[in-house]
Amino acid sequence: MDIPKAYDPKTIEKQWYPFWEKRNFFAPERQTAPQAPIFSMVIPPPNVTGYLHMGHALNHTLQDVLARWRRMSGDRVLWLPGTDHAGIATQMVVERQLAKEGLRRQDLGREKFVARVWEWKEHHGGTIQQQMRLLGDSVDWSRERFTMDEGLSNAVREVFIRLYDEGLIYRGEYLINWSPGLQTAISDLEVEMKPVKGKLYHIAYPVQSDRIPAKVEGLVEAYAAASEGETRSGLLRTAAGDFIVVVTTRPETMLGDTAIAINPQDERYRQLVGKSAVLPLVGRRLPFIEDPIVEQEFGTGLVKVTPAHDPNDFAMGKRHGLEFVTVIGKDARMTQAVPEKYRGLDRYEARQAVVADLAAAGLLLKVEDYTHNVGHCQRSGTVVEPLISTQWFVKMEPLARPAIEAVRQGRIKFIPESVTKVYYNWLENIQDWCISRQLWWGHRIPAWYTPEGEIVVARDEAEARRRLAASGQDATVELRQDEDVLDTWFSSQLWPFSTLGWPDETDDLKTYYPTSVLVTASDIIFFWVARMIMMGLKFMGEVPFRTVYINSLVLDPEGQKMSKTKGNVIDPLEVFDKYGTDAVRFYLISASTAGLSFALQPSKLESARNFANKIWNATRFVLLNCGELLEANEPLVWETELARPTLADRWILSRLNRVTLEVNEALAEYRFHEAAAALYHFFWDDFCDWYIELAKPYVTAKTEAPENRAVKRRLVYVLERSLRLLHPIMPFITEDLWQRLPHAGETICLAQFPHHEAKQLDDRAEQEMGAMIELITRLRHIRSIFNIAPSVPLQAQVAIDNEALKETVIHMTEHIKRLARIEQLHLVERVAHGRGTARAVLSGAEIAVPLEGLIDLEKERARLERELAKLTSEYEVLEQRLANEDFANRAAADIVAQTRHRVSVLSDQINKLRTTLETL
RNA sequence: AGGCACGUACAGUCAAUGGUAGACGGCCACCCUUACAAGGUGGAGGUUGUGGGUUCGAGCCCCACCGUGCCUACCA
Repeated sequence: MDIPKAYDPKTIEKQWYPFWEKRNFFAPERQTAPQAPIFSMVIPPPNVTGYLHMGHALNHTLQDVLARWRRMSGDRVLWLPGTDHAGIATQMVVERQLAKEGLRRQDLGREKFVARVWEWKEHHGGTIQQQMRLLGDSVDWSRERFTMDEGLSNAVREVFIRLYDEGLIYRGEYLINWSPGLQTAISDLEVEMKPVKGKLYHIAYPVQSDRIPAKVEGLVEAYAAASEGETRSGLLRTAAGDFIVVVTTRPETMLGDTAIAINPQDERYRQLVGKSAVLPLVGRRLPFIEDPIVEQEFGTGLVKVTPAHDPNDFAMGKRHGLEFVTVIGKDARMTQAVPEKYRGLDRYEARQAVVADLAAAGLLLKVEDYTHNVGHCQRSGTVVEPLISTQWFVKMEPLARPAIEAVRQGRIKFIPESVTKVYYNWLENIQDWCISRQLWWGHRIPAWYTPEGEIVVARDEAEARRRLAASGQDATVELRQDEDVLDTWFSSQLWPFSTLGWPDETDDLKTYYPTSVLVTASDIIFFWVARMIMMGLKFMGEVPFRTVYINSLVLDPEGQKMSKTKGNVIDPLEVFDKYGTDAVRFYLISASTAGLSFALQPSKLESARNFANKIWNATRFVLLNCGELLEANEPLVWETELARPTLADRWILSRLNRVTLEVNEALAEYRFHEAAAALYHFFWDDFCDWYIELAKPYVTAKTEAPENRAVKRRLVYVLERSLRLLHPIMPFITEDLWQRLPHAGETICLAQFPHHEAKQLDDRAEQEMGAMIELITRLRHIRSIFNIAPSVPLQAQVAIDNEALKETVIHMTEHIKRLARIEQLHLVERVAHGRGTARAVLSGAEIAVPLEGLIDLEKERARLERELAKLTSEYEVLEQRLANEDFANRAAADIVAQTRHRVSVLSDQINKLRTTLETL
């Protein structure tokens, strides 16, 4: 048989993906049974600029396991791949490329720049797709989509127009998050709050004063005095007049203050209502307003209100009809609205200048260290500037309501369930979504403006004109399209149906929507999952998926989150290279639990690799020894004709069926790691360590006896089924080995996934085999304990009460002798009690191994006493439990029976051990 | 600040429908036994963060506390 001695993942992993892809095994049309259930998934589209990272590797492996498992189980499986145009990320990549040529995107102009991005995409945009092939993703490449495809772009325009016509999309001037780094508005979700060490500045504003002196003396001391004791107050009465003290982390924004707010309940400042303060450095009059949002306990309970640069202040500004003075521009520099000396200063320079001037004027009363959360732009890292700007928004509340309802009704299930609460919490407090971006790469907003500034939303300019005409207006005017593009997530949220052809009612859409399950990471639950649910319900009238499985976060070996800035990112391709892709897949599946993070662990990767090696070598053993069987390519059925199945045969068949049941159940409930663990132990412990070992004498025998042939056929049968069970997790190695075995069909990908047969589950065989394993293990133990070399021949006596068990031992004598390395096995009524005899008491059997001269009596006594102590303590616990009337009355009957049985076994063992010790 | 997780053997990584706590790695001892030293055999090691409660019975359910993560949030 031609099978390389060493398992080399690289060579076998290279050849199979092209084979699968060329023959189109992953197209759902491969499944021709008309009644086949549908199983569909859409891949979370990676950024077109992206590289496969560890998170993808896990996310894709989970999906691939499901896809392969369902496909083999007979479902018509569609797993649809694709990529996201990733507006900002992609634009930045190309801009960086331009920068190397000394160009900015503005130098090219919009049209040329966008063409350049497309060009980049054609040449460099396919990286992740190639990496997905390396990982083994069984996606249908013929249906690959891109969020800027013609079809998907069409869907985007359609959705925009429908939402606009319904009033769910609107344009308006509001306080938005501005990224000075990217020069665009961003959504709330794209703002990352990070603690920043800053200062808390206490600043005095004069109250109702006509003129502010150049320098006020003594305020600092007055404030220090006022800050003490019970009567803390931010109202200072001095010879120079009354002052109030406000507290801020951003003194530069004071230039845009237009009011001072106090809590209506705050008795300290009642007297101020109706009066006004004067803004230092500027001179503007600031009315005192009352607003419950002000917390009395914080600072002085007096809040400077900057409606144009703070979300709360903006809201107060709206409530109280305040003036909105924009003092910081989109370039993060001070605007013309501030006193001349500050104009054009960067916001942080302005802060220094303002602080210095306030100090000089005697109005800076106190500066404290203060760590607070500051919004950062997720992409560029710059500090976000809240400012007022005209943007497009989606009104979310009406869309959120049905999305909450759908989950409440159980039409969508989250795994783990705990994310449901997070989901509700976000949707119940949802804010409108700013969707316009001042970028060039993306879906351009389908809105046109007439010279009068009227908005016409339409699919294209021609339709815009028709719409104008329809409303009785001049359709020949010059129309200017909105310059902005949409947030990338606007198109991704349509992914589950836009990829299937929507708004056309295609066959794919009818067949595969809603999808079966979405596997994704927790960081995009709001960005993506929630919005897909809203859009699916809105435009398809049905949820986009039945189940959402949140996969783990993969941490570095130290348990730290991987990040580029930390430099601890592990490239999955390097890990594939080191351990083999199948091993990495197996590892990821066994290590991950829904919703929880785990640290990448080299030792476990190694053990996964060893497992793959084990599979390889077990197959190698079978191939080397069952060659003639393979050439005959006989059908693989469980052999019962040639020879009656032995205990070992019945046992392995039972184990195989049990693990089949476990794997199917575990996968159906998304308990991936349990499926992996069950397979690992079955294959290694049961099949390799016991069944193959037991089969060796038959398989390596020179004679062509029927029982030899039978065992070989059973070996191949179990192995072939095992490979099928393992295939979804380890696709490459299983395909490679399966092709070498007798098999039906072109590929293991389309071979049937085993299902268990209840009648082949054989509890008795498993119990009896368990007893054999115990017996052999205990005999080996004795040799090991007394440090006896394997070359020294040993005799053993076995005494068994149970007749059936005795039969089994007789039957398996030769196996026991070989596996326990015993020369002679004597079945006796009572085992010898000689002084030089090692003894062991099993459940239901007693063994003795004469070890004249080899045994250390004291050591043996100590060992047996330890054993006795262990058994006795267990016995006592269980005895006590049985003695408890409540236990007998209330516990389940089978538990009580089980306990009784265990107690009787224990008591028997204990008695025998005592005897043994006495006779020692 | 609120919400959600997690805390189990060696400072390692993680399992265990409420019914006598396991795996992997590491460690110790012995073996190159004709598929595999990426292997085989045997072994040591845990009062499951702390304190209560529910239960015949709790690692698992409830409460509080301590510790660690993650998410959300308008504390100037």
